[in-house]
Amino acid sequence: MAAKAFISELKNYIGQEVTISGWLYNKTGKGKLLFLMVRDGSGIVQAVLFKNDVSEEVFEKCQHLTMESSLHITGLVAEDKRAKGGCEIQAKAIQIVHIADEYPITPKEHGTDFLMDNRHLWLRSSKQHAILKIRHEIIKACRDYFDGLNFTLLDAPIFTPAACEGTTNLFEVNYFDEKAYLTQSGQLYMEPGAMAFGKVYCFGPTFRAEKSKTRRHLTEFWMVEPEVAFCDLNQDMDLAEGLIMFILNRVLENRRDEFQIIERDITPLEKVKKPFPRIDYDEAAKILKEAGSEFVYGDDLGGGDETIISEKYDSPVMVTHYPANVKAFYMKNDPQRPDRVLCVDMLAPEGYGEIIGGGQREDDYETLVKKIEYHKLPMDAFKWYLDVRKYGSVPHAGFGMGIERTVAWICGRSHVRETIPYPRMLYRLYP
RNA sequence: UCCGGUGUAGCUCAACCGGCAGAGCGGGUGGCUGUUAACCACUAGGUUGUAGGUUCGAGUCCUACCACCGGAGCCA
Repeated sequence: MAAKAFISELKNYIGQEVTISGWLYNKTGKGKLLFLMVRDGSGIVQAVLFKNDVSEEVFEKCQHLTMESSLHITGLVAEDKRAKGGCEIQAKAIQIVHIADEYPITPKEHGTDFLMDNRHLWLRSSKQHAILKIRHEIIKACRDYFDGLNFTLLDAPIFTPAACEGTTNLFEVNYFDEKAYLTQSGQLYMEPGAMAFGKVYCFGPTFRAEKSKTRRHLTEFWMVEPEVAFCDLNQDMDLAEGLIMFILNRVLENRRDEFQIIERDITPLEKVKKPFPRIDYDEAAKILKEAGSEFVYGDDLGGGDETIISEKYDSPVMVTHYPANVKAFYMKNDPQRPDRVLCVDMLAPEGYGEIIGGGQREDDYETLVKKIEYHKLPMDAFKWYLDVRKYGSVPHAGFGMGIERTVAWICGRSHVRETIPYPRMLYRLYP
């Protein structure tokens, strides 16, 4: 009885007989010789089938086997330079589990719309598979980083009663007899959490009903959001910088094969070094002016502006101290310059733009009340949030990192839609 | 929501000035003992996004709508 093996570990079975179970990825023939490329989710290997080694019936069936048909293959694992990956299976027995219908995705080119309609099948393709393996590695690295620093995972709710940055971008849902909204950030819930646990983070999906149709937007995306008590803007930036370095080290160590599959040139990733450049809003404005941007001083940075700035550096750049009126109400004003806030946006290199937004939170009760009034937000809804400033208020800070934008940068993909298994976009809710 | 673009075979695309709707891939059949997106031969496959209009004649021109792509604003 042959041992069951995964394709990724076949190198350990050279000279032995194994059984692999998977799907037919591609097939080529040469008369009495048949090559079956088989994938099992862990990798791809070619099985070689000689007509004389199996029954006439099995060979006949395999000759007509359709793409993505499922099967068990038993045979000897052998090293062979002619095989991709360096080893192959010399098939002795093949058991067909299911003969697939004509598979819509072929090795030739396809359009985005067609592939997105077939997203559930596209996941099987090697590049999509590799991107999602890297996504997995990045997510695991985020958790390991914060867990290693003794953060506590504190999940934030998905249903929320009110917005933290206005209601126009929120998805409204019926919640029995009242209205609720899908969360657009867990931050407001992390702040009280930081007062209870010191260092916390949440990791989950967030929802924004923005009618944006760009390569950087999804209506449902994942964020990791740490929040730390007794923390100022600079310490917050140190934490963010450490997270990015931790992630990069992990993917460069563990995901070389996947980078090769997606043809990502990793030299830009290897160039990223601490400390990341830190510039304030005025310096950013100067860079944009010199670059001839149509940027208006006092406004938020546009997508194109972020690209101009991030392309100037090898490492992610942190832009701080934005004008208070372009940022959210909870940000703490700079005591040195009250029209500015103690915030930070991290812009990824190679023109990828913002992947992290965060900063120090307003910790004074009266000031925060005035800000909520100024932004015309419903005071009742923030009563619990204000309590953080009533019972032992301390300086605290945090940030949110968008997973899909981070994956898009690290994988060198132009669009975030390939960095999440099932993207939700303005005009796509299916599959 | 605004600006620009594209809709032709299962997929990716051709079709000149308005004049017989075509190729490659994929599918099917057959051939080939080392293929890597194999190769060779044969073969099936079409309401040209939808509705209307102009014309002897529309894939092609006009109008509206729909779908998608790229960009803007907003944001991670």
